[in-house]
Amino acid sequence: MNKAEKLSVVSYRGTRDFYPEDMRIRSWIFDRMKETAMSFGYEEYDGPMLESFELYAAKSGEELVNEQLYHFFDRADRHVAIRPEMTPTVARMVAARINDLSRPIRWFSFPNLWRYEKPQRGRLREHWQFNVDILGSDSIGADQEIIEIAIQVMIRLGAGKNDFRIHISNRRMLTYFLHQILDLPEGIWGGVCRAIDKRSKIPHETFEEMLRELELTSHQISELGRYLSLSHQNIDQHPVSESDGYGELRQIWNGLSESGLDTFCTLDLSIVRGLDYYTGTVFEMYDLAPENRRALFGGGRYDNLVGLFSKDRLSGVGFGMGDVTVRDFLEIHGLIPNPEPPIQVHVALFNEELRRSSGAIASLLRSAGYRTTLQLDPVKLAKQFKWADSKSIPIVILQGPDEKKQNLVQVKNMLTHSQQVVSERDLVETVRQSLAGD
RNA sequence: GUGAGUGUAGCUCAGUUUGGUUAGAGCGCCUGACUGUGGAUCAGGAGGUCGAGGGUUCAAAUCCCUUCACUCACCCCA
Repeated sequence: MNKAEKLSVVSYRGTRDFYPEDMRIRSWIFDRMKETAMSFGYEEYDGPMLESFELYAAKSGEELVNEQLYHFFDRADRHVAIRPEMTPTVARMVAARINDLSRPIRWFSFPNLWRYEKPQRGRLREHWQFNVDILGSDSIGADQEIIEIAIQVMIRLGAGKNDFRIHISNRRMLTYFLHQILDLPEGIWGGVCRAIDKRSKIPHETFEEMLRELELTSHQISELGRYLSLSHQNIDQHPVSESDGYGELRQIWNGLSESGLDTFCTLDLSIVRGLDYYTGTVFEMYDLAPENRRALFGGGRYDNLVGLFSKDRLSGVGFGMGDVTVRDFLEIHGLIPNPEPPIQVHVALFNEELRRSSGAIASLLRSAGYRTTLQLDPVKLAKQFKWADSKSIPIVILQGPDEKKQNLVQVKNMLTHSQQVVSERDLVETVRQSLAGD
């Protein structure tokens, strides 16, 4: 194989290599998420990365299936898809045990998901998504709990109330408004929703133009504008406050106020979410940093999640948080912590004769709970210390022939440059103190 | 899928407008000064078919075409 034929070292388009320095950030983020979900009593699950093509063809959006789904035929000619989202898998898993699972079902997962997209900021072909769902409860308390978890995750990641905001609305209320108040035919609701969804990104004239094309009167357009700008202070006076959807929204808002979480939230009636299956509460989290004004994640309540597989009806509410957008968020806000050094102690090796003794020291430190490496080759000490320094190892242990004769060891603190000679017996305690900064 | 920008050493980049001898800098890496000790200093060194392919030319990192990748904005979402 000549030089031109060597394989490329570049990872597949839209995917990432997680080198150790990336992996520990990812693990740090996932650990915070997991802690939060578990603190609310949620249980972790996972499913296969491959599902039957039909699972997505049935209910995921047309665009997703036709243009973004990775799919192929296996050796037995089964039509297989790589999961682009987790919801159908949860639905399938729940449906398979629908009579066996006590409700509500509180589950979370960290699936990697694939979509054939053109990669850009915040959007790749493979990403990991923190999925949290509560299934089998029609209680509005479930909606509130899910939003609370989303907020608590952000707090646990170090975000404050000036860093992000959760925009909340309700699909049922919007439907009531379009149907009962504006008296619009059902056929154009979808079009109106799309216009609403785009409103913040397009000029006001374009927004009105879209609505006129849907044959809304100028009165209806101005009423819609008024509706969209309602806040939790003045919504009570609006006729939409008589709807069931409003009742749900008000209940959630009150609940969030009681737990002091309303400072992280805002009522935003322009939130509709792109997905069709949402029926009640919908919400999106926005970054407040001016350079990153975008929705980081969203969720909501969907009815009849398991209807595809079962006669039973089961509703749920949940959200998905992408690791790409979350990491962007953390970087912008300076919230990624300096990681703990992966190695705490390095045991130097003076020469071959001392290998057994130095190895024993390393074993001793490991059983005391310290992440310890042992020098493999007795190269000159300058190199050994230099390596330890390049790995940010705070402590280096050295036992040369002189120390060995008296059962002593050198303990060097690389951060303070101080070094002390202690007996082998006192080694573990000395390391403990040195790491604690005493 | 549409549009724009960028590809030169491991990293950050200069050089491209006005083609011209062996393609540069800083940082990093390796070796030594320093044969029982890392961040400093000094002296050396390795590392590049200038993203790839083709064309124009006596001559291409530089001009032209194609292609790939990355970045950003649309679309859509996470």
